[in-house]
Amino acid sequence: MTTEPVEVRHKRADAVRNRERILEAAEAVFSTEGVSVPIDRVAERAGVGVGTVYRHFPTKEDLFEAIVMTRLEGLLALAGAEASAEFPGTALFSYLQEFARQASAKHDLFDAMGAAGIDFKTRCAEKLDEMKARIGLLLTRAQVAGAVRRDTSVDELIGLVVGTCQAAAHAGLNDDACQRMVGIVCDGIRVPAATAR
Amino acid sequence: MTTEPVEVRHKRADAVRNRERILEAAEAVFSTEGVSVPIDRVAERAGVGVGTVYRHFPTKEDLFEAIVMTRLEGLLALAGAEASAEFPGTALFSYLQEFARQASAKHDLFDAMGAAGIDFKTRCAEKLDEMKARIGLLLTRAQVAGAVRRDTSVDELIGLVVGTCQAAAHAGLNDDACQRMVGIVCDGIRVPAATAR
DNA sequence: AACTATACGGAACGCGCGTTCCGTTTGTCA
DNA sequence: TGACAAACGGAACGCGCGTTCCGTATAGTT
Repeated sequence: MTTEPVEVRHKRADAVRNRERILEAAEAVFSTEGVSVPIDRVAERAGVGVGTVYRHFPTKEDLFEAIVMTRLEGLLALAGAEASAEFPGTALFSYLQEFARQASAKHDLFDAMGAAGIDFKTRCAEKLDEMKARIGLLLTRAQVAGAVRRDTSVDELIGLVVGTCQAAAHAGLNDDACQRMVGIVCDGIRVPAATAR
Repeated sequence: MTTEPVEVRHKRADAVRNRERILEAAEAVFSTEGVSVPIDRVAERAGVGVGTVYRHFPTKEDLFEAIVMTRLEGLLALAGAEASAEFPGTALFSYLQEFARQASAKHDLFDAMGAAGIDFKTRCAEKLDEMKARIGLLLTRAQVAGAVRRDTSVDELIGLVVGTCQAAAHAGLNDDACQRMVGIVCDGIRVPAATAR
């Protein structure tokens, strides 16, 4: 074992500051405009030249990844928490609602979920798969509890929710409408005379 | 009344033939790849140069419009037919299913329904509004008949269905899955203990 | 067959955007 | 304060795609 070669290179103060600014700018811009926004916009908002953005993040994809990853982490943690909730049915439903809430606030999120034509999916693939697995767990638990129909797959469920949020965002519907729409999806997968929760 | 000044200009035979070929090619290419496909692809498939495409359709938007309009007509006619069906509930549901079926076969259709970043919406706006009105009628009838919840708006319903189809297409789900997903949406808007049809 | 309006093909242009390059500025350390 | 590596800014490049331009081919007419 050797001593770690960390911190062997001092980062210049302005470099550190700029990196932070770029991340903040990207977060803000991607949220409202989605991933398709030109890098120049991020640079402008950060008060920095494009060159600087590219020194910190060699590729647009890298920058996008940095932003989306943290969002996925949050959603992942929440899914983990819901997995041990008392009522599997309500756990799934409230998770989907929260998912929708976040996705409509952060446009980049559903760009990440597969809609953006960008092939960065490879990069986040791992997180995305993990995500799918956790939602699958919530779904299965809800099915076992008899709260949700058994003829529904995770892929379909995710498609339903993500597609709904995107359509809502694109049609300019407000967040309430989006929530109601996801509510409809939830009702659709419910077992008809469900007494179980 | 004057006699119509039609046919005063002879179209050359090859021009007529090419126009037809371009329309066929566009129909095929837009169906499978959506509107974002380069014009060159349409030209290539039609066995024609790009210049020729542009002489017949001054703008990509014009070509797109030509294709989508006829599709919308079909859907519009169907909506009209369903409006006088015996059971308003099943009329709405089967219409939505048919809509989904067509949309997943023809990618351009939901590009038209608002998702494509393209601002050609102005051109088809009239047809689109008419469409919305007719679906609204189906919805209202179903609600009056007690088959569908009253707290659902046309915009939300359309968003749900269109979003679902897009997500399904993007996720590579097959048509059956898409139908099932739309079925879930239909179940979601149904009134719980609906005996009415 | 000759002639001409019409139509054709595809090279070329403009623009937006991701990415790179390089001359200039600046933080850090002695 | 002087020197130098590190970082910066933004002009420039490459590429894809919509659109235009113009020299060439051809259908229709005489």
